[in-house]
Amino acid sequence: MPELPEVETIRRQLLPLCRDQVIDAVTVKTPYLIKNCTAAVFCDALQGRRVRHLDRIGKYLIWECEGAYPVFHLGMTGIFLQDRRESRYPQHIHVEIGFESGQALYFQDMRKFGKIWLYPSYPEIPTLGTDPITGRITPAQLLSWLQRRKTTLKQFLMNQTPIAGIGNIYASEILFESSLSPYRKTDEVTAAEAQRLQRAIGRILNDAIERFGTTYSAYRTVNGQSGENQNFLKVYQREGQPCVSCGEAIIKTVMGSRSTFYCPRCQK
DNA sequence: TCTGACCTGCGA
DNA sequence: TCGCAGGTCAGA
Repeated sequence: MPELPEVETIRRQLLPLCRDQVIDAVTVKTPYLIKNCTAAVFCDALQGRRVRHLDRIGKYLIWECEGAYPVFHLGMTGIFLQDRRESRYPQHIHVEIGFESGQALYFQDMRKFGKIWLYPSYPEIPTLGTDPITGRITPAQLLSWLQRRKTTLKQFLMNQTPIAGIGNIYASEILFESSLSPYRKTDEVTAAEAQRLQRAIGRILNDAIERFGTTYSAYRTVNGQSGENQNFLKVYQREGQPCVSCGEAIIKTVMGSRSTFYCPRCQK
């Protein structure tokens, strides 16, 4: 599910709902989603804390409370809802955060691939690279990262260590936008191509944020609505349909056991 | 570097 | 009934 644009959409919508709110009670119904402490410790640690801010690095959502930093990774199907009645899968609401105001937020995750951690201070996530929206990635920096690796562009974009936040949908869309084949070897990319790729990363992700993310199945915004970006995808899930640029049929292939879509004529 | 496992719902 | 799905990680 949620890649960077979906997590950022959720962050932006959650922030006004929880900023400066004091947590009254936390209920955890699926304890194994919490990875570095027990559910009891998690709930106790958050009770009475005031939420100061929500931050995001890549696909990780970081709650900044006073003295406690719960971190959520939404996996494939994790979402936050402000109204339980908006849930299509109420049996999959795993965490409920109630505030002293009487309001509440609900973490739902149909496939339970989500993960939650609790930290006493702002967390360091060592395997996480630069966030392409909040961090600055120059074409020269990107070219340097590409030249140091021997992999394909698709797998480079999917790896969260150099750049954090790109997943399967946006990797295909970014490569189409930059006219680069998903099979291209990273160490063969030229400076001009790295510049195209750097611009495409920013454009594709920012456009998707403006459209509240991409909904295919479980992803919904905090108020339960679908995103809009699925209506603007140019290659993802368009196998056999004509390329919007040249008319050639879009190809679906599998790379690293993940579906990959590209135009064989436009992307070299 | 690659594959399978984790888990559930949906569509063919 | 089976294959597939937006992610990540352990193990081969």
